[in-house]
Amino acid sequence: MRLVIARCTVQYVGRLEATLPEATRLIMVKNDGCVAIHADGGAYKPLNWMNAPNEIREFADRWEITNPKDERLTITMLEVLSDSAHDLGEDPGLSKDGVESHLQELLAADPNVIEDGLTLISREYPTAIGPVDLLCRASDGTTVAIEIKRRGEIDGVEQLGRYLEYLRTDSSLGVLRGIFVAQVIKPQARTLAETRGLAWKEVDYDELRGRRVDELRLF
Amino acid sequence: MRLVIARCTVQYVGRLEATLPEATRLIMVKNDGCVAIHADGGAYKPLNWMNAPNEIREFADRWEITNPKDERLTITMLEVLSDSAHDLGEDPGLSKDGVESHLQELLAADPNVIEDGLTLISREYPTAIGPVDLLCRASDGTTVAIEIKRRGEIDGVEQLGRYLEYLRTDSSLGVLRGIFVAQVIKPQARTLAETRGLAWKEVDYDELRGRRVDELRLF
DNA sequence: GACTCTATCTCGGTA
DNA sequence: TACCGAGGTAGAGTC
Repeated sequence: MRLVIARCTVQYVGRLEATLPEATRLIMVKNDGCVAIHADGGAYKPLNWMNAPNEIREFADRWEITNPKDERLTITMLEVLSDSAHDLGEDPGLSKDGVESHLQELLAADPNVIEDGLTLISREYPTAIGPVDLLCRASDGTTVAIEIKRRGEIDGVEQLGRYLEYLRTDSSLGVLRGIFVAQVIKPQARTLAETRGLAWKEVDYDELRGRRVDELRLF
Repeated sequence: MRLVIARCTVQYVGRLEATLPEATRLIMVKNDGCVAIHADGGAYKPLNWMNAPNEIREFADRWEITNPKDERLTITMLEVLSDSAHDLGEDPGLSKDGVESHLQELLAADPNVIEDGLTLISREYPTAIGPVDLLCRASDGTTVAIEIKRRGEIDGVEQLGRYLEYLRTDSSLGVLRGIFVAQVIKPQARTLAETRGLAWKEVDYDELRGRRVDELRLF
């Protein structure tokens, strides 16, 4: 990784056009060739960047970075204050826990949390327009399509609506209902679900995880 | 801005939990207190980060970074290879061109580009479920709701559908139609628009901008 | 390659 | 502050 501190101006031409006036900034060049230009604030997102793959050409007064998609980043160097390189090696990478797939796993293991009496028919039930997160049988005999999100917003409700529209073309599934499930469901999404005739249910991730741990302890 | 190159392990506990095994990485601390941990690849996104505001406490063997939302980043320092600070000053910021608002501006100035005979009634026409990009009168007397996107995808069609659903509750608007406008409209979005009874139209941003420049030259 | 959906999304607007 | 929409979204997974 190469780190350059320089007074510079920057121009990007590609998916849009953007220019940065003269200031002192950090230019980070990673081993894979990607370039990021950082100011001294504003979270982790750089002011400007070029992702790999790209070609970097250094001239006396400027860097020209171009990629195969005809995007171009031009850094005009007015004064280089620092220029250093470091060998970091390969990174073993990040391991995560707590995302949507885990929530789906927990709910598949115990759909009763969503509605009493539900039993799982299928996870990731395939349709032509994408997989339905959970397909269940309810105690009243109806088939229930369930869409799970970490955060419940309007597009998730639309998604569930599309799935039901599609599933209803298959008469073998019988009477169909939909339930929108998330940790938190926004008011707009609730309203849309209700006007679309869909139920919604908020579930607590930590509680689910706790419940699962308890089960493992008991049995 | 402070730049530290160190062999370290990292743990994040907050919106999710994530751990990084031992490796050499760049730790970037910006003036506003935000911290980002970068590997030597993987575009501009850091492996782990904490946005401002937060509190950084340095111990002999580790850094503890906490924020008011009870998120916590722990960096265990195994070996510090480099540690430097640079005064960058305030950044004057980025100026952009070519985004949706500009496209909307150009089309509002000349709706004929979308359909011959259209005249503008309102930009950002307010409804309870959000503003309609453009509301126009057509030469056949109907009212036309227009949704503009830079890239035309399914959710944009759904959005236009919702607006029309809402607008049709207001009988004073007369007969309503919808047109979905974007620089490029994906096949799926076209199909959905057609099955929803909505028209669609691709427009060329560069051409529009050129046309506008020509007009300014002529008049 | 095209299309899908997620994201510790980030960022900017507004009520 | 929370909610909502756009993004040069990026990135991962699937077909």
